Amino acid sequence: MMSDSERSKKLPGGTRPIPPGTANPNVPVATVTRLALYLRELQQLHRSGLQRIQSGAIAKRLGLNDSQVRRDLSCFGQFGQRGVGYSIPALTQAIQAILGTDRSWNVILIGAGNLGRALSGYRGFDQQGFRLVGVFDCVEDKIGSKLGGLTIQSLDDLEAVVEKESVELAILAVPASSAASVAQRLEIAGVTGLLNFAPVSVRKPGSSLTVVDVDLAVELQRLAFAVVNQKN
Amino acid sequence: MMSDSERSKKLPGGTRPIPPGTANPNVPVATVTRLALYLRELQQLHRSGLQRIQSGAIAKRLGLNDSQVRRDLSCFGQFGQRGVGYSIPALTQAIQAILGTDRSWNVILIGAGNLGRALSGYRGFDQQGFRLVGVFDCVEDKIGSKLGGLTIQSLDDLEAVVEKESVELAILAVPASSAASVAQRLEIAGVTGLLNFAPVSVRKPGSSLTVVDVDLAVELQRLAFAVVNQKN
DNA sequence: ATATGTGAAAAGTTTCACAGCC
DNA sequence: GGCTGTGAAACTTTTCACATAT
Repeated sequence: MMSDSERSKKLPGGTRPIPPGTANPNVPVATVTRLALYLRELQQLHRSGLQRIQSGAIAKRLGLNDSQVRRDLSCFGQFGQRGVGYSIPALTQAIQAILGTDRSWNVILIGAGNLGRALSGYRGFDQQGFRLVGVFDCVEDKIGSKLGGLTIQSLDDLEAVVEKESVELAILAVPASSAASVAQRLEIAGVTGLLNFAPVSVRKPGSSLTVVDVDLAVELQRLAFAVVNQKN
Repeated sequence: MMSDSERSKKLPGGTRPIPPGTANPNVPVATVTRLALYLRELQQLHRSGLQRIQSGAIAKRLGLNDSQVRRDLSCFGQFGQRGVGYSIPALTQAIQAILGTDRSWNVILIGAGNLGRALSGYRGFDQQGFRLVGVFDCVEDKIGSKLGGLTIQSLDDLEAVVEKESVELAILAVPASSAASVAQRLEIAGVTGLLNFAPVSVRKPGSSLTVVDVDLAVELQRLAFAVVNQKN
């Protein structure tokens, strides 16, 4: 691993990414979200045959400031060429490495209700390297039936599957009432990341489980506020 | 409407909310998201029979700082009693008024695919005052079939339904390729708010359409980054 | 004694503006 | 000329700390 002084030293020459995991510890949270959006735009640009892009063009597509795009990237290294711009394939690779999606992740889904079934079929996950390797529910009637290419399993089998498949991430789409207890089981089983769709906080003080929350009703409330207050 | 000086003047006495729409224009965006989370916690506390709560207790449940809770609320008025705390029913009402969810909103859904079907059945929307009054798709085979209590309609009928039902909000759950054109039609039809699940930016420079984006793959990427960088 | 509401300080984030390189 | 990378300034948000109220 690089020392801090080596990492921050200016070096002449071409693209110099900072190795993943050694990045500047002061990465704004908002930067990470934008990085994923940059990646999405880059992938779309690549599909339309483009090879090169400028910070200003990325910014414009997302309604951002051009220097914000450059600043976000500069947290992780130097990926562009002055006077030229960024290579779309190279920057795509670099952002995937930063986000940790330059490899595949094994993911399980807990909850085969309305939302769980939709999430199990969501193509966007697969496309970004997230492989669904198990679906669980605790309703007897659902267990054994198929969902996508997978058989819905009993929650009792959770720990065994997590170990066997080296599952690191879980998507939680269960009712609020059971979310906390399932989250605790996931943590004990060795899952390290949780995407929580249950409308309840499952964060615990000293927990090793990293949580990202998505509350669909909260998003609609944010929208209502923005509409009433004309924040657009 | 109140003048700025009247609004910021200190007044003695009890709970003094600032009327909705007249709030301090410098409300942090993050505050609005947290407000919706406070509301969620308050509703849960109310269900368990509690009548009163302190800023520190709300903060603890959500992993926040107590003074942040007070500061967030203070953008909109004075809702607590010193030495006592906040009345759960009164604060619930107040936050609903701030968010604009103290009345019901008519919402339509565009896209009856995997995700659209799940969203149409999501109980959390109804519970917060969002009424689904129409579902649209452009696939012939789906049109006419039932989804929840609604019949899937052709996109051709969009404008008529928006006008007839006074639809203000739309949920967009269509593929990236058609998102932009549908968003434009929604804006022209008179929809003012859009919850966008399509993995593409539908924001346009001078648009009157307020957009909130939810990209499920982006959320999973944020999680992967947080896990790799142990940000928990 | 206890908890809010809020000035002021601290911390964090965005934007400006320009040196440096293509 | 054009565009990146980045120090410094501007701005925003969070946290501290305490006067104020019950």
